[in-house]
Amino acid sequence: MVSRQSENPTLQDIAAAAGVSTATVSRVLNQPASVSEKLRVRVEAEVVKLGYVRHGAARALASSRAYTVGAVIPTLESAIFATGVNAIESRLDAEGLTLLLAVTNYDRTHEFRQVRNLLEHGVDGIILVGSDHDEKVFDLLEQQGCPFVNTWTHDEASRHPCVGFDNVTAASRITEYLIGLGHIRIGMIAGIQAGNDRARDRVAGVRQALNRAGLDLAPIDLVERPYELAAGRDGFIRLLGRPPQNRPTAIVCGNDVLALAAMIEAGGMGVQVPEDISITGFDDLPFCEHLPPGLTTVHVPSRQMGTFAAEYILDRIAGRPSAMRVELPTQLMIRGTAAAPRR
Amino acid sequence: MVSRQSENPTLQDIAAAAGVSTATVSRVLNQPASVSEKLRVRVEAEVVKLGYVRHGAARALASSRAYTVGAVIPTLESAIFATGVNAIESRLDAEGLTLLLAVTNYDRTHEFRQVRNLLEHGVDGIILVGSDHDEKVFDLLEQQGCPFVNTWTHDEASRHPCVGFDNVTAASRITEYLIGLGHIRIGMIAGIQAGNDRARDRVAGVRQALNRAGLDLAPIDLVERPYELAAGRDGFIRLLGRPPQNRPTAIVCGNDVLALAAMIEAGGMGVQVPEDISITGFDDLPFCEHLPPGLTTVHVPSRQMGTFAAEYILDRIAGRPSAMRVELPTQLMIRGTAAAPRR
DNA sequence: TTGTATGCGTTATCAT
DNA sequence: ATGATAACGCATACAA
Repeated sequence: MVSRQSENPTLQDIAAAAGVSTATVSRVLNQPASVSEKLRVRVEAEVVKLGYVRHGAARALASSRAYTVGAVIPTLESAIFATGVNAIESRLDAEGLTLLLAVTNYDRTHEFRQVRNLLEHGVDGIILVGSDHDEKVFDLLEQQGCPFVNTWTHDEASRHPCVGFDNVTAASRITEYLIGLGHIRIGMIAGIQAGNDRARDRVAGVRQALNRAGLDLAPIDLVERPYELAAGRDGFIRLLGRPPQNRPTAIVCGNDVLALAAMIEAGGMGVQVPEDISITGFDDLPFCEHLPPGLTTVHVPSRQMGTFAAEYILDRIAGRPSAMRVELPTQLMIRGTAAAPRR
Repeated sequence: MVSRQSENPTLQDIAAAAGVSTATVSRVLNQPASVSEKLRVRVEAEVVKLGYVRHGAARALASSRAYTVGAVIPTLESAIFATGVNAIESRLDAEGLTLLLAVTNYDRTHEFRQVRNLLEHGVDGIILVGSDHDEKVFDLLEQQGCPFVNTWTHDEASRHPCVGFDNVTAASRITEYLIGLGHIRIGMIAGIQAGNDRARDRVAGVRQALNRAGLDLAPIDLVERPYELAAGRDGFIRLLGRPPQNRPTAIVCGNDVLALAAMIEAGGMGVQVPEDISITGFDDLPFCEHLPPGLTTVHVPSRQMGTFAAEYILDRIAGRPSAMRVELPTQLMIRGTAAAPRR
């Protein structure tokens, strides 16, 4: 196919039209302050007149900066990631950078290909989700000298930069809250743990809190389901479809979608929330505070995470000092779906 | 800042290491069939050995193809757009193209800047949402000869390509369904119409259906709210917080989020759905079928729209023939939130 | 402050 | 089938 931009004006055309050198035009575009008022005005006029549009590839080639940042996320179908990406895009956009988006569908192999692809596009930085990546991903990133940051996680032990929160601790806290309410048998509908460190950490957090209280997470009280309503409902049935004396009195869900599914299914089963069963979520999606009786959950600062991750990359690009790890606070949102067990 | 890729191997390095010309290496990478088995193997070995990563900017400059497509959407916070974008990304990814994402926040001026920015990045095509764009956007796109397509809309009258559905008709159909149920006073909680042709079309569709039945959409029965739960609840209060004999018996909502808000607020007000008030949504988000009594809504083929829009661009890029307009079917999803008025 | 000239890493044309 | 080489459009080091 014929070049899209071939007939369009180039720096040279502008230079010729304005009677200056290409260097001057370039300066007007990139460092206007370094050009005399007079020439600048003249050049800018030609830019508008001829409808000049920068040629990013040429610019990138000459400056070895693409003015783009890549984000590699599991999926956009999850509202919480969509929010995070939205925040990333906003922050980058404010700085004149553009976001390249790649989705992995929770597939590590695919993730490697995506990262490589973004690198080929010359992105100035890459934002990842989670810390559980193929070692080849990190190798490639480091070999290429491309700034990157893990998000949605905060791992002191990791040697890689991250901006996020501690999923283990957050899950522990909500579990402790339930324990404090008097629950001694707590079940969990977790997300799929394979290839998802956040899901694993949340299970670990629940388990640890339970163990610290001298309780445990019985295998029979733990089910693992995709983050979808139908799957969550099924998980709930699995945990609650047993004689009352053999049921947990509280269910910690791996995220709000699973929790909503549990609430819905409880309604269908005629099980009262929170009287018969306490339910908690994770993420604090918008519906949590609105859906009666209010979903008790953990607020995850997805927007802030996106903003900070973008800023980390921006700092690295600019050569500014940047914190290697930033931990953002989560917050336990106490609402109506969790209460003391009926006894 | 120092070039990221500067120390990394280039085509030349591979060529030297393999004892061939850069042309051959380029061929191995792009048209492997045109190179002899022997050389190809040797080159491929060096590519792996040296950890070669393509330099996209150079490639784009030389070939005037960036292997990227841009999408400009109002926001990712809306689940329905997130789904569409996810589909676009999948389809592009399958073809080896990468998605550049730009968000407008429903701001037309910002949209122009975003399109321009994507063009500067040399995208091979652009996917827009809706048909209501600044004329300058189309001018620019056409001047640049960049393939583009409107989505989420199907407008026979428009001279621009589109893949989507007719919002007017869809909104009419759900309204007619309510009329058929016996409702004669129908209200609406619409999205913000300014700068949003989909929102406007839905209002128009409701109004037209009503008029055709000899009814009308009284100004007092129409409220306009952002697509958010809190706003939707407020809108519902506005419509229902009146003496019973002065209320609509059915509320058409501009999307599912507003409808969910209405359902929630109805519950809070002690108004029964659908006995006291019928409620309908638009989009068919996943929760619609799960949340009792099931939200009657219009199914919007967001995934398919994303896929088709991507394919339209792919066809244009490849110089293949492509349908100028494609209309996708919507479907009325009849569930429990709408019923005959109590009378 | 402005201009000149080189090089960025590919692709693609033209020979061979 | 393979190689040599000229663009591609811009940024920037250096010169003026």
